[in-house]
This record gives sequence, structure tokens and C-alpha cells, in this order.
Amino acid sequence: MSTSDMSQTGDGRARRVDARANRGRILDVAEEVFGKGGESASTEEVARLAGVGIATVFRHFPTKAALLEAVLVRRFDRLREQAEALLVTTDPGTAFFDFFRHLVADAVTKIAITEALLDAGGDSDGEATQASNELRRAVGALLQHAQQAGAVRDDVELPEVYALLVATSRAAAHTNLDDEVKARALAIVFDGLAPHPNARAQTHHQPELPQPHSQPST
Amino acid sequence: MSTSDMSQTGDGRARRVDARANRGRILDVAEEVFGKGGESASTEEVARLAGVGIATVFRHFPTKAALLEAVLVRRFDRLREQAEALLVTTDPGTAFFDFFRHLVADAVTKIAITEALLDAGGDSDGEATQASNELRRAVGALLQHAQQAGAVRDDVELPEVYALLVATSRAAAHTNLDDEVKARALAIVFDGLAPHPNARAQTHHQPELPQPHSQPST
Amino acid sequence: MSTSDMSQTGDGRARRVDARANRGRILDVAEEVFGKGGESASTEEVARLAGVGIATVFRHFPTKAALLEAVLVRRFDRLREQAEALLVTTDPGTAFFDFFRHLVADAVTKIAITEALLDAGGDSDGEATQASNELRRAVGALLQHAQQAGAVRDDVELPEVYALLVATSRAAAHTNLDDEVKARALAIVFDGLAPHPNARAQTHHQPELPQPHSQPST
Amino acid sequence: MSTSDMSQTGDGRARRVDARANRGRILDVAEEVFGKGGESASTEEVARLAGVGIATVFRHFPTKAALLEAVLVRRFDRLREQAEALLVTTDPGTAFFDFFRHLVADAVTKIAITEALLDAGGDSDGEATQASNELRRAVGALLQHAQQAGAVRDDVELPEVYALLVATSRAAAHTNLDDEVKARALAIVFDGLAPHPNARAQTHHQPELPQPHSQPST
DNA sequence: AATGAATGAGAATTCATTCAT
DNA sequence: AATGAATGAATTCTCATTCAT
Repeated sequence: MSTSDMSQTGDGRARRVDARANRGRILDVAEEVFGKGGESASTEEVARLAGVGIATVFRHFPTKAALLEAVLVRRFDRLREQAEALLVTTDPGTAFFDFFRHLVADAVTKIAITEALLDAGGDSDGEATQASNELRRAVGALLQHAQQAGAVRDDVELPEVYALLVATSRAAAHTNLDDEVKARALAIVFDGLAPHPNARAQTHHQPELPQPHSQPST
Repeated sequence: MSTSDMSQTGDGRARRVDARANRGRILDVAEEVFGKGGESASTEEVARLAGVGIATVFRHFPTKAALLEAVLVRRFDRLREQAEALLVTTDPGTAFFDFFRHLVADAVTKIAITEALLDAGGDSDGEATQASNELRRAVGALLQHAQQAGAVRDDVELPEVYALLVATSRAAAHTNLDDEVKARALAIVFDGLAPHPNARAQTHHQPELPQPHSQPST
Repeated sequence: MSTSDMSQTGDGRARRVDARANRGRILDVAEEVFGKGGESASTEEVARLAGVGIATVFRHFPTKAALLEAVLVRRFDRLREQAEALLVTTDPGTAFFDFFRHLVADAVTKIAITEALLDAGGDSDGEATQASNELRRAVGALLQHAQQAGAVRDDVELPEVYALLVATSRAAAHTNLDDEVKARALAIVFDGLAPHPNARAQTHHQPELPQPHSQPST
Repeated sequence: MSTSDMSQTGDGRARRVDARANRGRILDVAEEVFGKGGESASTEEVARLAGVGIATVFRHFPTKAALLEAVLVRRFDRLREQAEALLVTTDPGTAFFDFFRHLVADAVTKIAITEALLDAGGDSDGEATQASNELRRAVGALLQHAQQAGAVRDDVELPEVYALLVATSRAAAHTNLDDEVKARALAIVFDGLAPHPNARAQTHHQPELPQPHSQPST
């Protein structure tokens, strides 16, 4: 009944609010569903979990690919925002390494989506590509600042750093890796990025390799 | 000569040779197809590219999952053999880093298959898991020797090293990365693995970071 | 009137009516198709004869087994309803024998479905089993009343009566049996069920064996 | 090696013996397999259980239908032989009812094959039809003798008796029927076939209905 | 004669997408 | 704008049958 009322009075207004809310809910659900099941997860499951009809999903996103792209765009945008925020709020070295850590930590269970991180860079069209490029640019800024601050060695450049970022994030997304191992793997990469022999592993929060766990190397 | 003999028996001998060949061809094609399109690639395409009927694929591998597993097993086995070979033919440090490089170089276009590298460790059943574990063990040996030889720092352990191996290999598998970038990313990781501040980047074949390419950081 | 109202809502009302109709048509067709060709008949043929796409069949019945079960349930339910109706509308003896006759007459071309009549009793799960059991109970009531009315001998019990019911119905379902033969076969069974030597074949509608047909016993 | 020897010496002789044996084994297995799984059971399973290659089955029986027909023919022939034997060795009444009982008892688990008993009568071609007709003729002789001996009422004819035979046999083939129930169902039919009011249930071996079992009519 | 490999024609089932309300 | 029904194309897998040895 309330719905009928809405359509009678505010007309487009209320509808648009509903629609906007629906869109958001669909995106949320899609991020989780595709994150878990990969792109082979079904659109219908997204609809079901979002509590809307399948046709509603297709009204908001004309194809499955469009839905996937929207999910990616939102994800890239968020990450870029975080990178940009770190850039202005934190000291350069911390900012850079924190973002690295954040991406790895965040990656858990998002598996299949991050898949597109690098790929997206390939096809020059599409919003996702653009969003991805903007993220990359933001990471570039983080890197540059960190290098200027002497927290990262000068002879590395964005492409390889970004590749490592993606690599570790993707690996982290895979199950079976406990946090300890993730941290230790990151520490190695950070060491490789550290500016100079005498200033190794200036990762601020995790300056040294965590003590080896008791369990022997499997 | 032996083949001729076989055809003399007039029995199922020659047949079996054919079948063996078919099986091999199917595996080869499957490795490529699944490597490119992920596990969602169709079995029918494998059949078509292998030049056999779809039923022939299913005769050799009763389910799609079995086919995938066979592909993985073969891949793991090959890598393990290479690791084992390096272990006995080359000096420990070179062996370790060469294997790392080899995995990354080899990874190109094998994308989705390598997916299972880490995952496989999870489910304790299946031949692929076993093969994966054996590969991991071989890598463990490489690492241990390299550490004893002082080519890799002592405070890293297999889990994180293996994770990095998988991570870089996976990232490398993704298109869009030119060899130069791959090398530079690897160099960073190798630096992180190098034993001591004053002995950085003892990666034997690539002791220093390659000179930055002319193209600006994108 | 209610239907018109429904179409006014502009909503899913009319749709649902269509869908209901489709479901019914599919069931009708399935009953015939499976009746003729057994459970090995193809779902696609059901779809084709029902004039819907194959996916529509699977939308209504998620598996072929579910479709088959639905067909059985409907059939059992109808028979039970008829049995129950006879129980209250007709004198006990007539009711019992009429139901017997009805089942046999109705069985024509329903072959393979009736297959499940007895079998269903086996697996304790599934709606079909439940419906089958309810039918059996209704037949039990018919039998009991007929016995109390003296129309069926007292020393027979439901299991064997039900078995005969199924047996004759199944045999009748097989082609090649003209009605005359069916009637004469039934008459024999009815005689066996009749209460007493001096009151043989009190089957009310067919008190005596029909006169032997002219054609010689083949 | 022995096989090679055979083919060298006796040539066709030994081969034919082998082939004959194979044919028999295949038929045996087919009867069981199709009896259990219906005609939808796979020819390959027959081959496997018979311990021969699939091609061997097809060498002996050019199509699956031919295999099925051969199974039926053998079955019909056996039954006819038993009928004929009873005809000359036993008193007419006993012979008739014993054959009835035998068919029912034998039917267990042969389900799907007996399916064809009546059907076969339809298509006038095929060996199975012929064998079926010969069986029917043999049953006709049993019936005639039994009637002449006064063990079966005079006013029944072969078609309906044969129909009942098939019906009860088929019903018996279905699981879930314990022997007691089968016997009691048969007793009813036999009563219906008995010659006269005062001579009910002269079934020789089972003159009276077995005492009702304790369990109440379900 | 016997065999196992190969095969194409189905069969069940799923899914992205469109349609009518 | 939202919905659920409908759909055909694709996918995995099975099976009777044929081929080459």
C-alpha cells in the first residue's frame, strides 16, 4: 500500500529513491557473489540475494558484463579514494606501505574480481579501464611521494610496483594463506622495495620480519 | 621399429598407441584452452582443437573436472621435475632463483590454471593436490639449499616464499606485462630475499635492477 | 470476473494465470508422453507437444524426476478423489467393483506411469509415495465397506486386493487387449473376490461372464 | 598363447566354441541386466559384466534391439518348454495352476523384460513375437486340458486367462510384494477360475486362502 | 572372431536475456 | 520502475554403433 501511495504522489521522486537503493543493493550483492564464485556466478543469484526480480537487475545493468564492470568501477574508485586520502593525511612512507597492506588485507575472498585489475588495463575502452587507470595513477602518486621521502628506493618504477601490488593482492585473495604468512611475504617484498642496504625494511609498522613461527617449513 | 612390430600383432597394440597420442594431444590442447579461457572454457572446444570427437575427450577423462585435474597434475609434475633437476645440476643460489624466473616466464598465458596452485593445497584429496604438494616440497629443497649456500636469507620460510612464487607467477600470467617489467618486479622480490644488507641482490644472473626503461611510469 | 480484475492490476496477476495454465498443460502432455514412452521419453518432447520452450518445463519442474513425480501425484490424487466420491455416493459393493473397473478402463495408454503404483510404496520419501499411500488407504476403505456389505468375501485383505488392482490395471494398459477381453478377465477376478459359492460374481453391473466371443481362442 | 594355438590348429572349430560360449554368457548377463534396469540399461554394462568387449556383443547381436529380442526369445522358449513338459507329466489341473504359480514366482526381478510379453503379440514380425505366440499356444493347451479335466471352469477362454497370467506375473515382478501376499492374490484369481460354486478354489496345492496374516490391512 | 577406441546424435540442465503486465 | 515467466543457445555427459587392428 505504501508503495502505491508513493507512486501516486511523489511519482518519480520516490521511485528514483527506490531505484537508487536497489542499484546499490544489487552492486553490493554482486560484489560479494562474483567475489566468491567468480564471473561464472549467475546473475539470477545476485537478484535473489538482493531481493529483487531478475528483470530489475537487467534494467539497471543491461548486460551481465555491464554489472561486472560497475562492480569493478566502484571497487577501483574506492581504492583510489583511499589512496588519495592516505596521500594527504599520512607521511609518505607509511602511506605507501599501508596502502599496500590494505589492498592485500582487503583482497580476501574478493578473488575473482581482482582478476580484472591488471587485465582491465588492456582494453582501452570501458569505464572499468578508466577507473583502473585512475587507481594506478593514485598509486603512482603514493610511490613518488614515498620515493621522495626516501622510504622507497629510487630505482623502481610504477609498472613493476603495481605488478607486485596486484600479485600479492591476488595471492592473498586465495584461501589457505593465514595472516602470518601473508605478513611475512609482504615483509619480503617491502624489504625489496626498501631504499638501501643500511635502511632495510623501513616499513614503519612491521620493520622486521616477524619471528619465524614454530611450525617447520612445510 | 617397435611401432612397426606393434602393428604386426594385429591386436590392440597400435590402437593403444593412437589412444595414447590422442590423450596427449587432448591434454596439450586442454592446457592451452583452459589456460586462456579459465575453467569455464568448454570441453567441446578442447575436442575441436584436438581434432577429436567430444566423446573421445570424455572417454579419456570421465568428467571435465578429471580433465582439468590431469592437466594440473602434468603441469605440477613437469615443474617438480625441473626443480629437482636444477637442484642437482646447478649451484644452489642460481638454482633457486632460476626456478623462480622459469616459473614466471613459463606462466605466460597459462593464467587460469595456475589459479589452482595455491588452492590445490586446500583439499587434501585428488591427484592434483598430491602433485602440488610434491612440487612444493621440491621448491622447499631448492630454498633450503639456497639458504645453506648463503644465497637466500635465513629468516624466510617456505610458506611465504611459495606464496610469492605463486603470486608473481600469476601476475606474470596476466597479459599486458612486458618482459622488462616482469624482470624488474622479480628483481625487487629477489632483493627482498637476498641474505644481507651488504650483499643485496645476489641473484647471480641479474645482480642489479635492470636500468629503468625510457618510457615514463604510466 | 475475478480474472478480469486480475488483469486490471497490471501486475503479475495475469502472468501467474498464464503460468498456471502452462503448468497444467505441461502436466497433461507429460502424462501422455510418459504414459506412452515410459520414463525414458524425453523432456524435450514434452516441451514441444506442450508448445513451450524446454526451459519453461524446467522452470516449472526443476528436474525430470520432479516432473514425473508431479504427474504421478496428480494421477494418484485424482484416483483417490474418485475412490472417496464412490465411497459416499454409491452402495458399497458397486462402489468397490466400479472403482476396479474404472481403474482398468482408465489405464489404457497410461502404461509406464502406473509402473510406479506399486513401486512408489517402497521409497518412503517423496510426494508421490505419500499420494500413493493415500490412494491405497482410500481403496482400503472401499474394500472394507464392500466386505461389511457382504459384496466381497471377508477373508481377503487389502495387500492382495491392491496387488490385483495394480496387476489388472497394468495389464490393461498394455495395448492389444480389446475391451471384451478386459471385461472377461475382470470378471474372473471379481468372481474370485465374490463372497460365497452360491453368490458368485455379484458384480452388479456385470453379473455374468460375457458370452464368449465368436473368435476362437488364439 | 593357448588362444593363438587354437586359432592355428582347429581354426574355426575352437573359435566357434568360444563364440558360442560368449553368446550364451552375453545372453545370461543381458537377461539379468535388462531385467534389473529395464531396456534403458546400457549395452556396455552387459559387455562388461559378460567379460567381453563391447564390439563382441555387437558382433553377436547387430543391434541392442536384437539383443533384447534374443533374450525374450530364449525366455519365451524356456517357458514354453516348461509348459509343454507339465502338459505331459502332470495331471491337467495341477499342471495349469502350477505353471501359473511358476510364472509368478519366476517373474521376480525380471521386471522389464516381461514387459514385452503382451506387447510382443502386437507386431506380427520378429522372432520374439513368434516365440511369444508359441508360448501362448502352449498355455492354451494347458488351459484346455485343465478345462476338460474339470479343474477350470468352462466359460473362460485363453485371451483373458493369458491376460491374467501376464498381469499377475508383472505385478509380482515388482518389488515390495512379499511371497505371502503374492500367494493370496493368486488364490483369489484361482478361485475365480475354479469351475463351480461348490468346488471353489480347487487349486490342488493351495486349496484354501492362506490364513490372513496378523498384520492389519494397510 | 575379438577388441578397445572413436564418434555423433541426443538428453538433462543452466543461463543470460527479453516480454508482457 | 519492477516483476516473474518464457526462451533458445550452450554445456556436460551418455550411448548405440562403427572402425581398424
